[in-house]
Amino acid sequence: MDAAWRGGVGCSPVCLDLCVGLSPVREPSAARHELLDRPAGCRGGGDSKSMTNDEAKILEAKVTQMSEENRRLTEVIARLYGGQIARLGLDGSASPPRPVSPLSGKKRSRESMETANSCDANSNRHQGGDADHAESFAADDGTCRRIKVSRVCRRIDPSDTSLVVKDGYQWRKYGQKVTRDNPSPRAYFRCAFAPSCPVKKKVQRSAEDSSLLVATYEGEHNHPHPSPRAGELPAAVGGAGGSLPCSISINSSGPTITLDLTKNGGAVQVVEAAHPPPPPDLKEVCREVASPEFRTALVEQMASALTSDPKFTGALAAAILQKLPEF
DNA sequence: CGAGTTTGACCCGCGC
DNA sequence: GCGCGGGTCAAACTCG
Repeated sequence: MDAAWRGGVGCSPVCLDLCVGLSPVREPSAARHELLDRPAGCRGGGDSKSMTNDEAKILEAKVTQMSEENRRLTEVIARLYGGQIARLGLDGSASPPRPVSPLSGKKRSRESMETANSCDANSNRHQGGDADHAESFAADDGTCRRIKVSRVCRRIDPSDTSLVVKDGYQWRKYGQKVTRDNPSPRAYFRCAFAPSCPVKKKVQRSAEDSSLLVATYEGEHNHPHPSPRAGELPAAVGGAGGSLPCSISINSSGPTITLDLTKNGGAVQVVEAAHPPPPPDLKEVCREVASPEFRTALVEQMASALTSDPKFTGALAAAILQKLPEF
């Protein structure tokens, strides 16, 4: 996996969902999609208030800024969580015999049906930060054959035997199985909020760290989030407890990492996926605008935003603690 | 009594 | 062809 998703830094296959210290009112990635989806001459709505060249450059600079932010956050997360992700089996290259994607498994035909359902449902799924995220998956290749898979690592009390990851959705357990590579049982859940909702969830303790609960979400909800915090990716609802503010999503084209620091009002989301690269003109803009001075200022801004966030520092401390040898 | 959970049986794709 | 193993089903069970 590393090669696939870490390699996609820079301006190319990086999907930006980043808002560091910015107002969450306007969804940043939605703005990005406006930029990306419209021809340059049509930006600004196409009415009499059409965008001036300056405004266009400002927006392009913002795109570049977010691209840089995304790249750097990705590097940070790769450093912080790389080892942990690999241990959890997210690193496809590390464990080729057991592919992460369920599409590669034996239930392919069934999954593909669910994929179609989930794609139909994308439009009304999230009101918040991930709506564009999911939509971009569907739009990238123009088909509805992808199933979104995301993982959440949640730290729990080791004595807690319940395989419950609270994410605001209603789940109905339909099976439990002890798998070969992990003595802990794996629980299978379906979304019980809507009968037609195709989303499934698998929850299993980490083989290495019994205090780590790994929830794997497959598919996307075709109904609004039942909780007040609608719009959040269930995987990203780190919420209470010591869960890591990091979720990893994998669709058939590649993984996505979401760093959710929404508690402070500034949602920091790093979304990196092996998406097709942005249009060539955007890459050109990336090269031109991402000057060293700009990058330096950006690094400072990001460092400030991240280090001032208690959730980030807490997650960092947890990750460091995990790396420390036990005495 | 209905809804949710448990758990053994079954299905099915993959590797040998 | 056969065994393995993950995923699902469905009857039995539990609980409010």
